[in-house]
Amino acid sequence: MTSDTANPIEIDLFTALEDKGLRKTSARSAVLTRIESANDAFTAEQLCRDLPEVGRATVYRTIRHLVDAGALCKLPILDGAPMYSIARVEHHHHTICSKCGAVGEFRHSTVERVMRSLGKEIDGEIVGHRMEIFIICNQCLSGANDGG
Amino acid sequence: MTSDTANPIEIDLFTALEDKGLRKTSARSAVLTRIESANDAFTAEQLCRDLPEVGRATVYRTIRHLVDAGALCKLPILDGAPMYSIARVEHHHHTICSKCGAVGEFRHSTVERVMRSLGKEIDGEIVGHRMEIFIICNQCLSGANDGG
DNA sequence: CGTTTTATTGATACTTGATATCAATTAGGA
DNA sequence: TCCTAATTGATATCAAGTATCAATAAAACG
Repeated sequence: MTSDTANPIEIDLFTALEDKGLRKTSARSAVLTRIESANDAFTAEQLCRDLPEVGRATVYRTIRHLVDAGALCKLPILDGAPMYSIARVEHHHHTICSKCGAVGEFRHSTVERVMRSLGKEIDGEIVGHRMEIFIICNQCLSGANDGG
Repeated sequence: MTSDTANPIEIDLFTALEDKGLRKTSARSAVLTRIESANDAFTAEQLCRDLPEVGRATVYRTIRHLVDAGALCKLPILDGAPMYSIARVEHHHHTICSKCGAVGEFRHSTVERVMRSLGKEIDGEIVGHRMEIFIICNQCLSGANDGG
């Protein structure tokens, strides 16, 4: 929430693009800066609205690059647009508040263990998994969102 | 796979609509029949293509009714259109072949147990979860799909 | 620093998935 | 059969996202 420490994630996003041999432009910098400043997950359209000076196509392209580089997670959770969140943890899962839409991350070793034990029951070779936990977040539980 | 037994699922789909007070029309019957005959998951557009005699709007409406009634699962797995599969098991998860897109179902009690144990770690109240396992299905492993 | 090359941008048009509209039709009860 | 309300589906519209391509800007080179 506070911004009194240098954030290593910023470097990660820029590095992710550099590693792909992409140029550092002002449009991309604007997108990356906005992504960092979002502590919540966001949609592509949200970024477009927040960054009217950056073209829609560029916003979508930059997001695609970052997902491609593994720096962003794409969460196809809603009926409409998918959400994106910075991939802070190597392998993780997401919590999604059913009321306010806030997205969180967590790791749990048992989930990975379950995956391995499932191997026997499943008709093929497991190459990945995804899990989303739907919650009512503490903020919403405490009534912070009752006006909605 | 074979069709030598009466299929109780057919009744479920029709009953699902009846329970919502919806009329039995020929358009809806066509959609339900097509859904039953699909042993794989399908997209709305696939149904539209398979049923040119039924209007697009009706296909989408019928799918929405069935999802709403819990008779279909909506799987927002792909970049494009979500897929739907008949909900045969009360609570379950899905396997998705990364190569051919085939969707399967499974239940695993450990997954549910993990959910309960996660309650302590998670910043809110768990109200649901979803899990998808990405596989290469046996058919694809055996090379049945190499032409793609 | 200026020139050159090449990636990038972004307005626009388009594609796709899905919903709203609404006159014509049809189901199903009286 | 008739009546009424639900349903249909052609069409328009919306929303998310991509392709196009002339203009622009980054960075490599001298």
